[in-house]
Amino acid sequence: MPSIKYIKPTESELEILQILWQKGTASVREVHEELAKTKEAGYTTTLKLMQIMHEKGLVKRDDSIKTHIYQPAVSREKTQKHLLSKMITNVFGGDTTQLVIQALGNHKASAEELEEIQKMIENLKNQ
Amino acid sequence: MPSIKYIKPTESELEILQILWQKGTASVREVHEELAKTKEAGYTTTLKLMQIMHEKGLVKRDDSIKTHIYQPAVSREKTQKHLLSKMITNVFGGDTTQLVIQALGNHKASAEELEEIQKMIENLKNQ
DNA sequence: ATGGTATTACGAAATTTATCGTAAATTGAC
DNA sequence: GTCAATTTACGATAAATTTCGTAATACCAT
Repeated sequence: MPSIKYIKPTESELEILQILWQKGTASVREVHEELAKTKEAGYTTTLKLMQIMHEKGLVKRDDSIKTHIYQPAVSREKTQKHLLSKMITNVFGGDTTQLVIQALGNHKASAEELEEIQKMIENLKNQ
Repeated sequence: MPSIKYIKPTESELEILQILWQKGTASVREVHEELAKTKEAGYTTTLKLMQIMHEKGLVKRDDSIKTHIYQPAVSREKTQKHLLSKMITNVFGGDTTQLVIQALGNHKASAEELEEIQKMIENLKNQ
């Protein structure tokens, strides 16, 4: 049974994963252009990051063609879950409710979103 | 107008802030003993971290006496707010609702906590 | 085929974080 | 006052992250 060690993406890696989750697949250049919209960095920096992510197993790639095509190898949901629970422990001292309250407080949620959350809470209460 | 740059605490620094937020004030040794409950590290490591945090302005200290007394210089709430909004952007692509749903889903909240959140949502809806 | 362009590979440097050993300073007990 | 114990100061090291320059490689147009 291979013990699977969770690899925590760095912040730069998360930026890249974010793009890959959204696009599904992308070349280094595509990712780089997307990154460039909000960040200043050279092309080879993005390339190197993605190569390292490949070594770590955070992304897969098709390198049968010249322009390698990358895709995420970790799911968005599992990654979110890991990082969220880490934050709850580390920053909120384990108090999930506090996190939820802060999140709702700092955010102008639409009525629809609030309804959605309310439904979820109702479900939780009836268990 | 001095542009105030937000200093992002590292993970180790957050562990220490967590303790200081809870205790209010503490010596290095007190913090270290508390850390030792969940972590293995030397006393001077804790000391050094706290000294660096002081340089960064994350903590204040009274060094008029031999055993310096530290206290947080950044508020728990503001720090939580910063890190939370960073996570929402970085990990949840800006979707706060998704974060709330994930948080509630992964957590066995008590009925009281759920009520509290419900009240909060009701307040938000009536604005 | 060959030259130009885009891409990847590689390695190195700079930065940040975490760790700890040792020296210096301070305090309290005697 | 002196000594022992505790604490802080300082510097060094190691590891992880980020960055980029240069070289090698592959592809395409001609």
